[in-house]
Amino acid sequence: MASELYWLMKTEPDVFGFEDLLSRKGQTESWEGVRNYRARNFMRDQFKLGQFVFIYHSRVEEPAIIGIAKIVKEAYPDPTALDPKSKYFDEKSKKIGESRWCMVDVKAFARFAEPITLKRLKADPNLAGMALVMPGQRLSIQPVSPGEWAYVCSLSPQIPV
DNA sequence: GCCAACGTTGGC
DNA sequence: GCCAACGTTGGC
Repeated sequence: MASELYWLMKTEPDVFGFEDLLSRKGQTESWEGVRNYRARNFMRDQFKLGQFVFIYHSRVEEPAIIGIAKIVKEAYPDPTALDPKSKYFDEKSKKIGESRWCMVDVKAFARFAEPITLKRLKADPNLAGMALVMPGQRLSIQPVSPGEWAYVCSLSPQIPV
């Protein structure tokens, strides 16, 4: 059951984008810096090895789903919460002596030949129920149903990375 | 445990 | 850069 779940993770390409993931050793990176409880709980409780994730670029001129990554390591503590030099430092984690936050490792899997823009997703009646297109939906990690996943994937060819 | 103030997100 | 939505914090 859990293995049929899909996800979407937002990122600001100015900070860390799909290109950065591709440039990493093994095209793998730990997804640090998530500081929202609902998003954390998704990662901690429901992210499983081998699941697929849409990588979405936000805060850019044309917000869009850029590519696909794969979960290669399940949730473990995010050490940046304990690092005072990190911009993800968390005072409360320091007080309790352990990170309140967690992260997973993702590996790039494919890019979409045509980025699937938010505009396009919003205009598509088949995706009217998708969390991403809901007004005011700001959660940085969202579940994607198998139907939504398959439909979005049908909108553009994938280029293996 | 309520809720006002404040901070952040993210599309536009 | 604006601002609406929503999450978090902290005083009471």
